[in-house]
Amino acid sequence: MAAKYRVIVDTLEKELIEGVYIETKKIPTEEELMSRFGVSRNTIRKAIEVLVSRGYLYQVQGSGIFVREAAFKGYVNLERLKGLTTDFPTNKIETKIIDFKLTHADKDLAQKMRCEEGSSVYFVNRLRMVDGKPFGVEYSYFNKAIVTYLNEEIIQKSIYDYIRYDLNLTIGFADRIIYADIISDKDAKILGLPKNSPALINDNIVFLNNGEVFDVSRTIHHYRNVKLLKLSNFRE
Amino acid sequence: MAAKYRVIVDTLEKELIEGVYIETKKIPTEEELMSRFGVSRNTIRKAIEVLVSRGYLYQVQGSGIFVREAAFKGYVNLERLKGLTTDFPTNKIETKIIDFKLTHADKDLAQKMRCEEGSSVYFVNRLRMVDGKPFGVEYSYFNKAIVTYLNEEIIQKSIYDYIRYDLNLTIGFADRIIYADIISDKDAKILGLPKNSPALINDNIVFLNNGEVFDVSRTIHHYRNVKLLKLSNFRE
DNA sequence: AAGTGGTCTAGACCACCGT
DNA sequence: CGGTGGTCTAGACCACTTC
Repeated sequence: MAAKYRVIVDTLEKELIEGVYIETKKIPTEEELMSRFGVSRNTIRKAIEVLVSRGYLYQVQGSGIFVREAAFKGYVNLERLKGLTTDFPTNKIETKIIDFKLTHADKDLAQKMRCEEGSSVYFVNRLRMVDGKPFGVEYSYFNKAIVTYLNEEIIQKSIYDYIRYDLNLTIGFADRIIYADIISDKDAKILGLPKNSPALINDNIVFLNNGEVFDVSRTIHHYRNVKLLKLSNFRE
Repeated sequence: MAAKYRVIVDTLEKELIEGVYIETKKIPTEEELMSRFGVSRNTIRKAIEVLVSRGYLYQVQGSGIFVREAAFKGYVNLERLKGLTTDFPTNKIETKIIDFKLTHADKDLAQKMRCEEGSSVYFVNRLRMVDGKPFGVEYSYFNKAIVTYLNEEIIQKSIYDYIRYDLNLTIGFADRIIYADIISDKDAKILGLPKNSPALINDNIVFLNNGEVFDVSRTIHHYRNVKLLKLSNFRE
């Protein structure tokens, strides 16, 4: 049984994406939402708070709840980490597997993954494409003690969906380091870029909700095809 | 009179930075915090929620509230946008003013700033240094209708502190686009980089809490001296 | 003054973790 | 099982915006 506030979040998020409140740039008041969904004020406020943190809305005391018109399209939204499929719902996503094997964690990886050196890990190297354009090269390690099984069919699709819905694990949080560098010759070739092009690089350490690391990855993004969007809130 | 939960946030944040909970990697239970601060459970939960969103903590149902050990040092934390002084509390921050003038918004800027074309805007071009190393070149426009006065002395220090504490405005939220590109010859010279180096670029549109845009800026970061840190939460 | 969001309380029951 | 966080309610009072 899903929590009430999550149902409200999903409902309003869908309406926001559909553009229901585009004209008024304002959504109904808390009072109106309370009677629409038949819940208490705190439950409405909890739902709104989630939508604010996702960058959809902002609240003005004494005035109302407004729609935040950010240019989402074409950007990777750092607040909604559900994979390329969610960021580009209307685009064609392709995945090419470059390498896939079971291997062992070296010292550096073991430290990042908070596991023993030599532990079994899956290595996945994929090229992601959006609308036929190279998007990024991904080098990813999964802790086999947690992600017990992977195969080519699974990694061809969404690994995260598999982890969530098939392995029934709850993804908790991630540390992401974002920087630019000169691309390696190998990655330049994969992405179809000239040598010594810039690269937008993203190093991730991804945790389950209990604090265990299950994924350590690095993505080399095509610097002309990828822009990240960060929607910040200062209020808190 | 500051809100109770804000006082709790400030107190716990200070303790977390001081490393009070480093050994146990765990902070007291909600019940213990309730009696320590003499507030209701919801107030404690509100405070914890803020610290979770700032990347300090994570919660595990049935188990407790844990310290998130992220490598903060040397990174610009995207969750805590209070300027370089906060991200590098122990480092020496320098600011060199390259250009400063009152000018008018062109069409592109007016669109981003949601103001009339030709409106008065302050233009500020600064080089920021951390520990003597070039950090980034900042090109910033402030809407004069909101930020009514600026001078060299103010922009030499923290413009944001001035806006907050002297002009008494409340900063609300920001849209930040992050990408990589080939640096311009001009910026390369300023940052002391070879021609055609990569650059980590950050375009910002910053809003007051009532939704008005007061700042539109672009920062060209030194690609070897700057890394951004994004602490994501999947739970919501 | 009326409307709307911001803060806070007290209490209830559920879900999950560990012993 | 007890401990701990997750969800939800009903109601109060305050702060700010708008008219």
